[in-house]
Amino acid sequence: MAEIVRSVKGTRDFYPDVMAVRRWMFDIIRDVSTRFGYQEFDGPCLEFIDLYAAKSGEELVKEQAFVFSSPGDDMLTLRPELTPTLARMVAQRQYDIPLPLRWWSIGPFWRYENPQRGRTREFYQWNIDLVGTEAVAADAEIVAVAATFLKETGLSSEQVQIYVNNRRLMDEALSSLEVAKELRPAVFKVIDKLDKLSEKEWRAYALEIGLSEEQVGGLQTLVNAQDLWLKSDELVEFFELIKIFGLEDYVSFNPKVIRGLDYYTGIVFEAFELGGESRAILGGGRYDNLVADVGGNRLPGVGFAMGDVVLELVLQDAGVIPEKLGHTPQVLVTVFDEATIPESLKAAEEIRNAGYRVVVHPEADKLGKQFKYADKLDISVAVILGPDELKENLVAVKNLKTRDQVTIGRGELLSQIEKFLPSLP
RNA sequence: GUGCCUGUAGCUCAAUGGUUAGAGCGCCUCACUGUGGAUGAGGAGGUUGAGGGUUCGACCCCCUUCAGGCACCCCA
Repeated sequence: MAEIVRSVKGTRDFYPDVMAVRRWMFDIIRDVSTRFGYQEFDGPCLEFIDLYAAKSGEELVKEQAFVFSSPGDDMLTLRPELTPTLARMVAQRQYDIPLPLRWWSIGPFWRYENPQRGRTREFYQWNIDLVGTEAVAADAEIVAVAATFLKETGLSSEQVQIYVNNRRLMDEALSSLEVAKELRPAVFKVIDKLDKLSEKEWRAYALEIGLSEEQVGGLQTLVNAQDLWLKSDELVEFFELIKIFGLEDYVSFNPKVIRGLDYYTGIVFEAFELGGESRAILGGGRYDNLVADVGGNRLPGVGFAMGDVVLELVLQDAGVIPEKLGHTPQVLVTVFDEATIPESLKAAEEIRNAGYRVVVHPEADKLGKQFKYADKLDISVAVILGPDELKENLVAVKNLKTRDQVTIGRGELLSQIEKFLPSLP
């Protein structure tokens, strides 16, 4: 065998069984998004690097984006995230698009990371946004979309939880601790680190960025204040609404959730798996200045993003991915010999027109071989049209799962297949 | 971008520095010229990730490189 050119580091090959899982996940995403009235959109995978220079974090562009110069010497990048593209698209048509807009998208993104489990260089990301309103109802709706999605994958509220916080609330709390404004981004980082460090390490880290002993103590109290949300009118209203959605099991307040990105201004949330490795599945929040940052007028919005890689791992560990996925063929029409090929093709077409997934064996191999092939493809029904059957205008239909085989009149082919395959999955 | 661990058949793994690198599963053929998951017999499949070095001799030791995993970083 000649040497096979290897695949690019951090990319994945989607063989049919893997592709079927992706298809299944994406179908739920599409279903939930559109049922909430969101419209699908997409942008280009290639963008000028300038689009990301404006915002979206230095690190993301400088160290994690695939940047290259085109033959025409433009500095291009493979999109590392969608939000700037969304902001541009909205800004370009600000006065034509009915607001608030509800848009969703799923597509490939690239980041130059060190690949490991749950992290690749090429991944798919679901983005969904509600732009043009500051209403708390919008925050609640977006979180409801996320919760509904998780629920419909089969994950229970014991397996996954969406933790919600509010940056305005945290800002106020930090004010009462007399934390200087310049220090806040660093403090948010400290909060973010809480679960990753030991208490001792965490205290040292907090002191290191310039907090006093007193402030560290206050911060510690703060991040454990499970009732803190009662001080935020927004969050009180938010949780009222989540209850109306009937999703309160999936959503809870958590003062430790803060999010790394700078552009969040209000509510922030992250979905975590509870058991196992407590990985972050999706994350988002309210951003009120994003469109303004790319040169449009101020437009408030709320949304989230979810990567496919971690999601799939979580779903796999939770055991909620259905066994039978994909559209493997249901019926194999065998081919007895050269002379009967037309009859087999005719029968296949008939079954196909009835809505079943049908394959015809490409050559007149021994029947045993053809059956074996059907087994490997997990095909349930085989149709046999040999000289004996054809002579009497009959057809043999075999249920490969139960080993039942019947020989019937040629005209009863479809009704017999329907008996063996009662439902069309 | 940094550090650590691991790369042997399609898969899971064996093989003190010493003949021709083995096993299970899987795959192909046959027993089975009109019937598949069992059984038996046979067969194919390897530049031991790649390249270099040490050695009389390397899957084994050393260096480089590639890939995967783990941690950091960051995040989806």
